[in-house]
Amino acid sequence: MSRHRIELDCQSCSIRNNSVFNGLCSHSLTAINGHKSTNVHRKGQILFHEGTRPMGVYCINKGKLKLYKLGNEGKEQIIQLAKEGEILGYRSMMSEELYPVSAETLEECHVCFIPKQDFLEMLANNHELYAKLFKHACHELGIMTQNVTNLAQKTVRERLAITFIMLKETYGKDHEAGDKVVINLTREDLANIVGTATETLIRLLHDFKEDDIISTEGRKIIIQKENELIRIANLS
Amino acid sequence: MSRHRIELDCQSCSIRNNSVFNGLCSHSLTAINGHKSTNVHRKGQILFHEGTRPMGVYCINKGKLKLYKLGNEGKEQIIQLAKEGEILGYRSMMSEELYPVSAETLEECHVCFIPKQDFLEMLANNHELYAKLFKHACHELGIMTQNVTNLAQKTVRERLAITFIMLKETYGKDHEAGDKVVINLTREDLANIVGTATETLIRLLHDFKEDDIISTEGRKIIIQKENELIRIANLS
DNA sequence: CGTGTAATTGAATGCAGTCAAACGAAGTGG
DNA sequence: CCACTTCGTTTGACTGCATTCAATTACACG
Repeated sequence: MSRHRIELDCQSCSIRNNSVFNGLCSHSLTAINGHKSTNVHRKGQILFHEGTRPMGVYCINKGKLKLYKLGNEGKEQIIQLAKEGEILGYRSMMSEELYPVSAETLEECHVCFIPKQDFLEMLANNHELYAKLFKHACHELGIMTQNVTNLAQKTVRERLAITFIMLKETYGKDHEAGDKVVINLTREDLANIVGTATETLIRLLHDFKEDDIISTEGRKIIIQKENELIRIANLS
Repeated sequence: MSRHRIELDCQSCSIRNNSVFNGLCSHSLTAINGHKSTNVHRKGQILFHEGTRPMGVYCINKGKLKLYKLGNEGKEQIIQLAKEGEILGYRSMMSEELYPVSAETLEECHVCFIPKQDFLEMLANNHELYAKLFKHACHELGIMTQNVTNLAQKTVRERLAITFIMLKETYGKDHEAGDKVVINLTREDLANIVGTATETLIRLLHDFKEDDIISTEGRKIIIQKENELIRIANLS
């Protein structure tokens, strides 16, 4: 079977301390805990599809995902990467729209699902959580603003450097020591974050390796000279 | 003087019916009305600068503005156009961050300013307004997602067609009959919406005119064949 | 441990950016 | 009212970054 149930307890969930659910009152915790269900998703599975109606929110307990939108020729534009501690799907629920993106696991993921009605009830009883989500959405808008400007004005080379810096900051520190980016991204995924063709991305990787800015071990990428990346990124 | 005061009354403000303040209780209205100040801003004035701290929110009573972020070489990337009825500046206030963009008037504008403290108090007493703003922010995120995908995957030609369609839908219907886009945008502004060089934009305008898809009267642009634009836009 | 997917390299093309120059429009001050 | 200035628009020529197509090699994963 490609997906099965496990049991997780919100009260003792260690991930929760790094999430928007941090500091949630025990009353709300009990409420979620009673209504949520937890699933193990194997690599490559879709949590939700672009264009479908939100049925609830997803809380990532373990694993990483990509959120992408499909362009004309079926090319994925990766809008965001998500990891343990993040809540997915609440924005479309709040704006009462269809999902603008699809969410797909990049590795095995443990994900709790909270049905829409239960989540909304919890929100109604917990203004602090409501405010946190609002704040988070507004923060995301600032990031998207930067992304738009980068895509419109920066070269692919600059955007790749920016992507590496982002990947290291957000995904480099968790699992292993050093500056390895251990996230399981194919070259194509990487290209779809940067917003370029796979071949172009590979050529740039080659350039960066020649200059000893990065090195690679199969699919893994190790950042050797972050200050060089920062220089290439040409941040304003 | 480049800026002067006028008097407007929230209760009788006709713009309010098209805004997020629609349906606001008279108690809240009185509260805003007592704390707001209204200014006339001439064309080209800056309401707020990227990188500065939000001091309150701006409610557009009349006129149009551009919200832009500066890229490396000082090139503006226009993130959003705003017109009468829109509220600006609340997102950075909610996320407690510096403005990610600057807001500049494209023509003479009448703008009400509500100080941060007063606006927050009103929000605290009016959950419906709070919810509306949250919903609006989430909606904007979906739009930004589409923008990112377009910038990453579509050609300049396609993006220009999309921009025209957007301009017509959002700004074409208000002032004059027909499909004129009467918004006061320079060629450079238009290029900074599309995300291209001014010269490239001008060449594409020329192409579109040759094919009778648009015509121009000085700075004004008249859409002649919207279905052709839709075809060129190649929407998925 | 095979097999299909992913990664890589080469070659050719073209879209779009940059630089430069000329022209037009709008506003300013003498 | 006109000369002057400035800003915006347009066109031309050139360059190069990035895409696309094609073919081969490597490796991830069942």
